Amino acid sequence: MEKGNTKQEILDASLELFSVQGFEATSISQIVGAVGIRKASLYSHFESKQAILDALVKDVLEKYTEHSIFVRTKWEKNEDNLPMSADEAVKMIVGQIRFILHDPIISRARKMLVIEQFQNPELAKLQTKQNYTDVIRYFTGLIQCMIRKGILRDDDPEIMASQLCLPISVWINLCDREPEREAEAIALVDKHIRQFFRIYKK
Amino acid sequence: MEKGNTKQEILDASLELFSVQGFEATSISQIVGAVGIRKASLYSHFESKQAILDALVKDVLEKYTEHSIFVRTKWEKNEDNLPMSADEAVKMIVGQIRFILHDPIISRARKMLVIEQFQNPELAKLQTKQNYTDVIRYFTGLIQCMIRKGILRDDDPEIMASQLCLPISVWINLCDREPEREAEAIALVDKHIRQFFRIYKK
DNA sequence: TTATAGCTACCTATCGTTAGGTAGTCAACC
DNA sequence: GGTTGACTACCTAACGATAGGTAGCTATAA
Repeated sequence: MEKGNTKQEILDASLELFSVQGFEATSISQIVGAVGIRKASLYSHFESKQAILDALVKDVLEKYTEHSIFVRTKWEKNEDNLPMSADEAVKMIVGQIRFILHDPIISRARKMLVIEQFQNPELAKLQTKQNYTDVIRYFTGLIQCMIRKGILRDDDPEIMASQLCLPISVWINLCDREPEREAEAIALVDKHIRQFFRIYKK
Repeated sequence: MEKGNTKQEILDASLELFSVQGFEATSISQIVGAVGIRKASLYSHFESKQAILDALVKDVLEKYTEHSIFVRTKWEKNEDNLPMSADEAVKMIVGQIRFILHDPIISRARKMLVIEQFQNPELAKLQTKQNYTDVIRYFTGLIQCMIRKGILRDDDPEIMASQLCLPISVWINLCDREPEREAEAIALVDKHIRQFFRIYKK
């Protein structure tokens, strides 16, 4: 008898399948096939297919609120490692992009939210919060700090944050869809951030 | 016996269901239930479920190449109705956004591509072309014209097009996911375009 | 007359789920 | 120390429901 890792294996396999096919289109048979157990054994760990999704959402949510820099960092109280130049901003943002593109849990969770956003209202809200609201709020705070320090010119910081982040969101989605275009997307991100700093320079 | 509109009704109902649930998660029973015929009758019009998707893709593709301004318009040869001010650009873009948000076929096709992009390579390519490549190409041409006319300052036109369009793509997706936020999204688009013209003004 | 578009009835395969059973683990009790 | 019972993780087998799809009939329009 194995230890308590079967439950986690079920969650991992489910997230991998849900992130490509979606929840409804994925069958219990596919999940147990990936894990290497029989169908009935899955029900020792989860009482239903829905319970797997619920557990996944809970896990992802916990991991997100624990580790996401977009939730943790408050620039107002932590101005020490504020990026001061385009170079520093590129380095910071590209590093973050590479991480969230390749972290298996984060990237699969992101794709699953994309697939389920029109079907599941709960996941729609989560999608908006994680991949829009929290990111915009984070960069709005960062930009406000940079305006206050005289690095950027004074303009609507929320619009500036949108202009900085949202193109990057689209390029991340492009990489999720066509991973072979990552280098091209990163190059666009680089040029975009430098141009952003150039035009908003004080 | 009805005329030749049952086939179209099947396509319409299928697109409506596929655009929320996805292709695999939608059953033939749901489709024929929406149309009001029996399951076997559907097979008088389409030889399989896959054939419905294929016909939809073909139809959507034809409608798109026929009607999309992003395919038709070439600014180099048609500079007469080039937007000359932020006001004109806002009017043109917001009008276009409202149209593609509410046209039932366009909006459902767009959502279906979002749902199927990680599962179906053919639809992934279509998604990139229709909602990224063609739009960027169109606005790159428009911006090049405006630079040439001295309306905008000289900078990388593709990055400028990305900075103008891609935030709007994200707001359109937000409206698809949470339609009640359309007014808020349109207000952001308005502020964004005006700020874009302000910072890139010559 | 013939093609078309609908129907009823049915096919096999798979769906999510459950019943019931079998080993192995662990702590409590005699 | 050995027995007992609760518990866990897995199993085979089966459940009713539904999946996509087909055979073959009927009614109507051309």
